[in-house]
Amino acid sequence: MPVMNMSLHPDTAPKQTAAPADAASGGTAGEGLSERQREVLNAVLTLMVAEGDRFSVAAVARAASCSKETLYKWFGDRDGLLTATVRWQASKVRIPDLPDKQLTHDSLKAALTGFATSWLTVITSDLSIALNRAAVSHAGSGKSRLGEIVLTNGPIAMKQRLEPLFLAGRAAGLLAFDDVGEAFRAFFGLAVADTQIRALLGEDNRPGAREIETMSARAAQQFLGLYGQG
Amino acid sequence: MPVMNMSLHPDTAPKQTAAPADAASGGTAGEGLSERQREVLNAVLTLMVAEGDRFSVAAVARAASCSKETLYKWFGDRDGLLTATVRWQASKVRIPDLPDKQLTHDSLKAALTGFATSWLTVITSDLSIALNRAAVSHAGSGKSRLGEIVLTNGPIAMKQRLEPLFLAGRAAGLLAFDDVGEAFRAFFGLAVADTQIRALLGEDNRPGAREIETMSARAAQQFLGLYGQG
DNA sequence: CATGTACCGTACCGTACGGTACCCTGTCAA
DNA sequence: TTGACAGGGTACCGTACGGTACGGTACATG
Repeated sequence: MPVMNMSLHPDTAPKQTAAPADAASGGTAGEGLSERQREVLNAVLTLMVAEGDRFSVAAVARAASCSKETLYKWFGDRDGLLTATVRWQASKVRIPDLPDKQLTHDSLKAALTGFATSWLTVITSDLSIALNRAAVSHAGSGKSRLGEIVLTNGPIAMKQRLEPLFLAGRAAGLLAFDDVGEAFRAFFGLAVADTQIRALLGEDNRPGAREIETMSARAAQQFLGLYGQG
Repeated sequence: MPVMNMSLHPDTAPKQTAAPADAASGGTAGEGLSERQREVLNAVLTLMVAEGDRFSVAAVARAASCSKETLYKWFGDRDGLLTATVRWQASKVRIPDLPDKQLTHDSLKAALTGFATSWLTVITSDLSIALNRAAVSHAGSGKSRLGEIVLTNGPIAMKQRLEPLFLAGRAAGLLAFDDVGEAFRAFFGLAVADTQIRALLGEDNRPGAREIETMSARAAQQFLGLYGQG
């Protein structure tokens, strides 16, 4: 029978060689993972990039040089392994902090550009694409919370990070909007546009760093054109 | 050994009760499909909505009241069946034609709003989500052209349909842009924003017809704010 | 009526894979 | 030295499923 709890098994706390790193990530993520376990999850990530979520547990064991039995002991079942991997990777994604000092038009624009660049860089990476594909695949099947996890650490996290910036911009008289969610949607759309869905559908010519920079600057510019003040 | 040709087997041309319907769809789609075959593909669509692409060929045979042997005879293998289904559904999607008469600001805005509404309605439907999920899932694995098909009939088709409208708008002095692709990206982003990726990741509260109307009108308004002239 | 064809239903085969059991080695503590 | 234990390696089991074979039926055509 499958285990009851999701995420990581609480009753198996191995070596604990490294201290629990990132704590404030937005979700319970890589807290109780030993070094060895992180190696395993790294192997899973590599496999996912290489062949999506169509890897066998045996392949993971082979790639990570550990036994299947250990994998099942640590992660419960295949889905737990997948979930732990996605959680862990999601906890590693970092979005640039916004400057705490008083906003100016230029610093706001720079912050928006930086956000967009960071975001576009992430979502066009092989790793993110592989994870999003897996999450999308599993989102249909009730079981498995992959979609929820990626959603939380993806668009929702971006929204939560951006809203303070928008509110600060409005407070500083630089932006004008009624609904902050509407403003977020506009910025998200201008920045991402069809980039992500095309990448997910397998289009090969993804934007490079140079194009991402251009697209981000344009998105920030256009957003300010729509919601800018003065 | 598996059959050589993709798509539909050319050597099996059954009943052919109905005349080959839609011809100018943008891709070779539902030409040589008999009524019975369309019934089968309908069953596949229903199954895909219900359980993604995790259906067995036996389940298709059961749902369509036909034999597995016939399925393999018609479609070669499971992937051929899936591909034929996606092609067929894609060929059914219709995007509203744009008015041929002289554009005005209002008719342009209405056309843009109509486009956005049509598009948002499609991509938030259960069927489209199921198909996009399947295409995204298979896009990673080299094999299977599902991603390509959905891409062609999705964003790319939308782009090809919109560009004439944009060019007409520019010719009429209503729009100003240098790169029509850039203008498309902006409109796509403003219209779709995070709606599709959230739906694909399993978020349940998708926009209804009312919200779609609102979002579409706003997208058109904002697009005109960015690229409008006069 | 005889023959061929298209198709349904189902039994069957091979394989891949999730999950479990068992054995063995290295480590560490008493 | 000895025993407990974590964990690697591997054989094994059950099942699900892709794909094939075959028998039976309806129908069309000579």
